[in-house]
Amino acid sequence: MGKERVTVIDIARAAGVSKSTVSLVLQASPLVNEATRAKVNAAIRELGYVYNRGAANLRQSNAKSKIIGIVVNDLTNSFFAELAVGVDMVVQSAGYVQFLANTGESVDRQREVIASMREHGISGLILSPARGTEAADLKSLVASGIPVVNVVRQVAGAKVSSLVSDNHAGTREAVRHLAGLGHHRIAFLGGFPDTAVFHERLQGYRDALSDMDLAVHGELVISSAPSRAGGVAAIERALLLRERPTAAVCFNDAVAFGVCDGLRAHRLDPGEDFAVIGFDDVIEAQTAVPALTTISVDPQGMGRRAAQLLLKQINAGKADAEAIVSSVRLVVRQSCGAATDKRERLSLL
Amino acid sequence: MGKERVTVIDIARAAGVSKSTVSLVLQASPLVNEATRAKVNAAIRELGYVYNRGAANLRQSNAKSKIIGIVVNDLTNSFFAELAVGVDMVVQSAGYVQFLANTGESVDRQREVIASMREHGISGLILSPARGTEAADLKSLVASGIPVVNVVRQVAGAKVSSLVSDNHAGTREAVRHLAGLGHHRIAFLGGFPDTAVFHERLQGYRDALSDMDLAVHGELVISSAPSRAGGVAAIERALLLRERPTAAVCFNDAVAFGVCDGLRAHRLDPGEDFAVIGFDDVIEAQTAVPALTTISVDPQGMGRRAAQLLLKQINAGKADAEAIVSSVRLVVRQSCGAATDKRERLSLL
DNA sequence: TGACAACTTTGGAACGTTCCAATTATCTAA
DNA sequence: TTAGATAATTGGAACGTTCCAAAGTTGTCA
Repeated sequence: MGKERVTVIDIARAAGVSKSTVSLVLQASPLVNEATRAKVNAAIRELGYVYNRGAANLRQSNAKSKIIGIVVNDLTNSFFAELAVGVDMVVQSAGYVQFLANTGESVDRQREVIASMREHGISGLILSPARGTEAADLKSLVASGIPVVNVVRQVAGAKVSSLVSDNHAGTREAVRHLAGLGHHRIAFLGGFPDTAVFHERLQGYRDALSDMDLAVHGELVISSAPSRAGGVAAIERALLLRERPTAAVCFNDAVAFGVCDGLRAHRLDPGEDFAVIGFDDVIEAQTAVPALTTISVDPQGMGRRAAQLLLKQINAGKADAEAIVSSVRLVVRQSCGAATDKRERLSLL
Repeated sequence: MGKERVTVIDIARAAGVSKSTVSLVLQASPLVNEATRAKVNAAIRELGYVYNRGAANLRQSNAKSKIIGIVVNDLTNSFFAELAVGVDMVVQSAGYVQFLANTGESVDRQREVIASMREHGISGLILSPARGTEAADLKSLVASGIPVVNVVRQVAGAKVSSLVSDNHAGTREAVRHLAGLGHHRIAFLGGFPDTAVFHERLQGYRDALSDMDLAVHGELVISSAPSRAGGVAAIERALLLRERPTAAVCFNDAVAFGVCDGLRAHRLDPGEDFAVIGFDDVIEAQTAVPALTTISVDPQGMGRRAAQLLLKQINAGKADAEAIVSSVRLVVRQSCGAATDKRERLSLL
C-alpha cells in the first residue's frame, strides 16, 4: 500500500526528464514542450503522485499557501453555516481551500484556532469575532501582513476590513412598516446587549419610533440569547406586561421563530394576533408558516462578498482596510400581518 | 511591518543557543534545561515567532500533519453543521485542526476538495459522501494509507470505517409508536429514493407495518427533496389522496418541519389533526411548536464519535475498517399527538 | 586521578519543492 | 558558415524544520 511518498524526483526518473521540468509542468508553465508535458503527466497519473503543498510553500516563502481561514462564532446558527457556504463558493473557485473553525463565542478558543491557522500559513482570514474580541487580539495577525476581513461584527479599533449589514437601517425600516400598519406598542426582542450589533439594531428601532412620533418604552426592549430558545423566553416576558405589545421587531430570525413558537404556545397566531419581524432572512424564513417577514441580509451573498474582498486584498499585496456596510431590505411576508387581509379579525378577538 | 519571517534560527541567535535546542523546546522535550527553556521561550515571545508547520511536516515525512479533513454534502442542513461542531470539539482538543468543506452533493466538487486536502497532507478524513459517490472515488485515498471514516452514508464496497445511525430500527420504532396510538394509514414522506439511507428507513417503515398487521400502500410512500421545501411538497401530494393518511413518518426533521408547515397551510394542526414524526433530532426539534417527536440521532454526538474513531485509527497507524451502527431512540414530544391529551378534541372538530 | 554515567547541547544532513543562472538544441538571417 | 535569437531543459541552492550521531558538561565513586 504505497507507503513511500511519490515525489517529483520519482516522476522525473519515470518520465526521463529532470525534476525541474516536472516542476514546470506542475505549474502549467508555457515553457515546456507539449510532448514532454504529456510524458510527465502520464507518469504522474501512473505513479499516483500527490503534490506536496507544504514543501512548495516552504520554498516560495513570500507567496502564501492556497488556504484561507474562516472562523465563526456559532456554526450551529444557520446564518453562519450559510455564510460559510458563500465563502466556500468563491474561495474554492479561486483555487483556494477553506479552513473552517467554530469558536462557540469563546475568545480563548478563537485565539487557539487563529494561532493554529497561522502556523499552517493561511493567506487570509475571514472572521466573525467571538463576543468580547478586542483589537489587541488581532494585532499580531495584522502586523504580520495577513489580510483579515471581519464579517457581521466589527472590532473597535482593529485595522482590518469589515463587511457588516446596515443594522440601523434594517430595524428602522421594520419599525416604520409596523407603525404604518397601525401598531403602537412595538417590542424589540432578543439579542445580547453587550454587542455592537445589538446596539445598532436597537438604535434603529428607537430612531424609527421617534420618527413616527411614538413613545419609546424601556419595558418593551427585552434582551435574551439570540437563539430560538431565547425568542421563546423573550416573548414570554413580553406577554406578562400589563400593557402587551402587539408587534415585535426581533434581533434575528432565530429569535423571531422562537417568538412565533411562544405565541402559539399561548394560543396566539403569529401574523394575525401579533406581528413579528425578524432579521437576516435565513433560508427557512420563506418556507416557515407563517412565512417570516424579515430584513434580508442574504448570508450566502455576504459570505461571497467577504471572500471576494479578501481575495482582492490578498492579490493586491497590501490594500488598506475598507469598511463596507451592506445594505439590507425589508422582505414582507406573512408574519407581520400585512400580506393577508385577516387583520380585521384582530379586533374581533 | 514584520515582512521577514522569524525563524527558529533567529530565535537561536537571540537566545544564544543552537537551532536544535530551540527545536527541542518547541517540542516540549524533557531533555532541555529549565533555564535554557525559559530563555528560549522569552525570545520566542519577544520576536513574535510563528511556528512553521509546513517545514516541520516536510521533515517528519511519515508522522503526519495535525490536520484532519471533514467533508459534508450539505452544510446548510443544520444536521451537518452540528455534526461538524461535534467533530471540531474532539479534534481540537486533541491538538488537531479541522479543514471543512462542503460539496453540495456534487461528486466533482467532492473529488476536488479531497484532492486539495491530500495536497495539504491531512492525517485523516471524515466524510459524509455526496450522492452517487462510489468506492472507486475513495480508492486511491485509502491506498495511500490515510484513515477515512464515513458518516451518515455508507459507500458500498469501500474499505473504510463507517458510522451510521440505525435507520431501520428508527423508522420501525416510529411506525410502531404511531400504530400504537391507533393510526392505520401512516405515510412515509420525503427523501431521495436513490440513497441507501432512504431504503433503510423505508424498509424499517415497511417491516413495522407488517409486524403490526397493517397493509402497505405504495401510494403512501412519497419521496421528495430531503428539505423543508420537500416536506411541504410531499404533504401536499399526500393530502390529495382519496383516502388521506392520518400520520406520517418523515425522512428527516427538515422534511417533518415542512410537513407541519404544509399542514398548517391547509388549516390542519400538526400534533392534533395529523401526527408527524421526524428523524435526526436536530436542535430546533425541541423548541419548535409543536415540539417534534423524532428519532434522536444526536448529530453532535455522532460527530464526536466519528472524530474519536478517526483519531484512534490515526494513532493505531493501521487499524482495519470497522462499521459502527449507532443506535437511535424515539423521543416523544408533541407532534405525534401522544404527549397531549388533546387527541379527544380531534373528533369534535 | 581516572572512568563512567547522566544530563545538555550541537552541527549537519535530510524532507520535497521552486527559483535562478546556465546550458543545450533548434531555428533564422546575414 | 556563423552569429544571434528563441525554445526547452537542467543542476544546484534555498526554504524552515527535525532527526541523528556526536560532543560537551557535570557529578559520583573507586
